[in-house]
Order: sequence, then structure tokens, then C-alpha cells
Amino acid sequence: MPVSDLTNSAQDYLKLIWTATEWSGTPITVTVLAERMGVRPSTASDSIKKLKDQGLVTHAPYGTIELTPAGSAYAVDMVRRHRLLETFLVQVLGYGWDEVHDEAEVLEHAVSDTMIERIDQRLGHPTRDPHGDPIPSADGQPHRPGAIQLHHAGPISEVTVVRISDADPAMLRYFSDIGLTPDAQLTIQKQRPYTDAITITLSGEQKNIDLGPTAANAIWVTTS
Amino acid sequence: MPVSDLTNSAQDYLKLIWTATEWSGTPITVTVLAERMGVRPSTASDSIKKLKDQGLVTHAPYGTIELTPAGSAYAVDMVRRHRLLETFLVQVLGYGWDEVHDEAEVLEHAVSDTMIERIDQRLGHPTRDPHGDPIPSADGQPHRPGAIQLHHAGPISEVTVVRISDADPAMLRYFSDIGLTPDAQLTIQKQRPYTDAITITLSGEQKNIDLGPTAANAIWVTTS
DNA sequence: CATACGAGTTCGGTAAGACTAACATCGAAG
DNA sequence: CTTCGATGTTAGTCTTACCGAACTCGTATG
Repeated sequence: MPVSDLTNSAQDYLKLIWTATEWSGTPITVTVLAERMGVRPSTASDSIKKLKDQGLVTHAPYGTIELTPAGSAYAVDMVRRHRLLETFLVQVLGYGWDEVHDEAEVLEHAVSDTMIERIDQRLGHPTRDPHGDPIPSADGQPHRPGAIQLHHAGPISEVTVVRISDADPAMLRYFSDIGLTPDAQLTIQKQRPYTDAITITLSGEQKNIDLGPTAANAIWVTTS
Repeated sequence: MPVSDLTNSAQDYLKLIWTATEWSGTPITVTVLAERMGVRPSTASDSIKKLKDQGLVTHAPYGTIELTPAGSAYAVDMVRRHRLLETFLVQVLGYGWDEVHDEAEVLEHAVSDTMIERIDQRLGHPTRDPHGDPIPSADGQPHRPGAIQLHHAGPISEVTVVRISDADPAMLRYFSDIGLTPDAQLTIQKQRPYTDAITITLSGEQKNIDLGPTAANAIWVTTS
């Protein structure tokens, strides 16, 4: 049963539940789901019930939301579509990495399986999208278990940027400007106590950069 | 007001009304509209009423359907989207000309104006799609007034194929196989009386090809 | 350990777009 | 000039996805 059997809305919910737990293990709540989907909690609650009836999520009233294997498979398929499209837009149509998210958000529901395969082929089966997020292969889903948010990394360490959340285009443009992209190396200078600000230096430069909590939470790094 | 302000359904109706009169001057009827949209006449009738309320078509009950200038502008925009996408799929993703119609039908509602412009640029501002249909420029709509259906061309004439309707993929594959594509030259050998069949020869070959009325109506030619 | 408050749910209601069934109109043929 | 069949319209219903309002759960705090 192809992912196109689901309504666009169901595809969005599944993808969102999956991505919410991709980098942080905490399961998502109805309220957060509603916020990210731009709908009221009552709507999200309704939708979850429908997904449950279809066997795509498990959810006891007032309890946590988890994907079933079937739901997870659909979610991974949507994530694959989204990230392949983002990569395609950047590499073939000259988009900037800050412009692709919204376009891919719409396209992922519209393109056929055939088109996704041809895009994958045309791009040479890429494994990461422009933000560093892994592109699941046609079957299973990979993961990058070692990564943590910059915000939670200890001081002093030399780290490598693994992925940057694609949620905020303006923030992405700023990161572009200062050279902060996936695979960049950086040093965490200090974490001031009682501040959420964090100071970093990019490898090869000596300029200090202060990042607030929003930015520091959007950047995932690894110490390897 | 961009075309994306309309519902997908409204976009489809306008495009269909426009394309129905692009090559033959006769205005479309509710029943034909319903058939081509794959809906019941009652649904088409409802929809036309809504389009009328929005000032996009003129329509007296039981009367003919015509686009207003505003409706026509939206329609041309949709046609441009469709044909640019078809061209893009063939040239960039290696689709066959018989595969692109359905994919473009969905994508035309999903891609942004920005993406359409980048595709246009990437393709070098093409003027005809893979089936020979003219691609309207960003503003006005062109036409190819001299063209007539092969079915209505007199005998003996040497003619040039201008466009081939993209409605039937199987038929397109057959045309491909025998080398019948836009810009092909052909001679009409004879029109048998009391038959809808027509016999043609492609330039440079001597094999006779018989075409039934469906095929002969899908091919538009010019004598120039 | 009671309760208040935030999180979650349930319950009508709306809008778009589709359907079926029943009704209205037009026009051609007798 | 009437009638009948094809074409078109109206009315009522369904589904999906959303909303607001009112209700319920459960836990953190006083």
C-alpha cells in the first residue's frame, strides 16, 4: 500500500511524529503536534484518533503517541520524499538551502513514486539533504545516534556539525552568511553560567560567535 | 492575485475550459466538462456556478460557458505550468512524452511561482512542450491559428505535424514507435469515402499508415 | 490530600467538493 | 404544436479537515 493511499494530512502527521523523535528521544504530545501542524489541539486530537483507527499510531487517551511499524514505514517514506526533493531543488534548480523547505513540504505530497526514484537516480542516490539530515533509503531508516544539540554539548570540545534544523529560513540564511553549514568544524569557547548563550569559533577563523538558545538548539553536532 | 488563490478544482476547470477551445473554436458544454473532469454533470454544474460567482466565467443557465478575461488569465497560467512541467520532466528527468501528462496534472497545483520561473530559466524559455503544444509566456497566450485536425485535412496535401494531444499515453507510445512526432512531415494518401480511416505516409518512408478517427483527431497539422 | 489548572478530549458546526435522485429546460421530430 | 429524450439544475447527503466551546483527566502544589 503506497503512501499516496493516505490523505495529505495523515502523511503530515506521521512525518511530524517521526521527525520529532528522530533527534531527541522524547515522544511528542498532542499540543506540540497541534502547534507544529498549525491547528488547534482539538483538531490534532481528532486526527490522532483517526490514525489510531487505521493502526498507524498507538495512543491511549491522555497518553503518549507512538508510531506503529506500519505508521513508521509511511513516515520514513515521507521523510525520504521531503529530503530528496530538498536536495533536488538545491542541486538541479539552484535553490538556496533556506528556500527549499516550504517548497518540498508541498511537493512531497504531489510527486509520484516514479518521480522520486528518478530524482534519486539523477542525484546519484544521495545520503544527506542540504541541511545534513540523513535521507532514508527506499526501505529502512538510518540514524545518527551520536549527535547532540549544540546547546547540550559541554564546553571546550572541538565538534563537527552534523545537521541543522530546516525549520527557520531566516536562521539558515544567517548560518550561511557566517559559514556555519553541515560538516563545519567548530570549537565551543565557553558556556556562560545563567545564560542560554553559547560562544563558538569556526575552525580556521578566530572570530567568536554568540548563539542564543534557538540557534543552539537547531544545530546538532558530534564529537567524533 | 496569484493562481494559487483558487482551489485546485477551480484551477482544473478553468484550464479545461481554455484548452477545450484552444484548437477548436466551439465552446464547451457542462456534460463534456463533467466527462473530462471525471465528475458527474451535477458536480460540474455546481462548480460552474461558483466560478461564475467569482467572475471567472460567464454562464446563463442552460447556456454556453465562456471565460472572462480574469478567468482566462488564470487558465493560461495553469496551461503554462502544465506545459513547462511536461517539458521539464522529459528534458531533466528522462521521462517519455507519454508519461508526463498525469505527473504534470498533479504537480501543476503544487509548484510555486518561483519554481515555475526557475524551471523556465533552466530550460532556456522553451516555446513548445513535448507534444508540440505552445507554452504561453508569462503574460499573454499565443495560438497557432492555421492548424487543423488531420481528420479534417483534405487529401493529397503534404502537411507538417504541429501538435499531438497528450490525452492518451498508449496512443502516444504508438506514435513514437512509428516516428510520428511534432514537426514530422507527412502526406495524406487518400480518404476513403464512408470510412473514418485516413491513410498517410511519413516523409522519407513509403510505408502507408492507416489511422482511425481517434488518432486522426489527436493530430493537428498545418499545410504551410 | 484536596483541588485548580493546564493538557487532552468530545461535541456540534462550517466549508469544499464530491455523489445520487429528482426536477427543469431545450429543441428536434412527428 | 406537442411531446420526448438529452442536457442541465437543484436539493439533500457524505467525507475530510478544520474550528470553538464545554467537558474531563491527572498531577503539582499548597
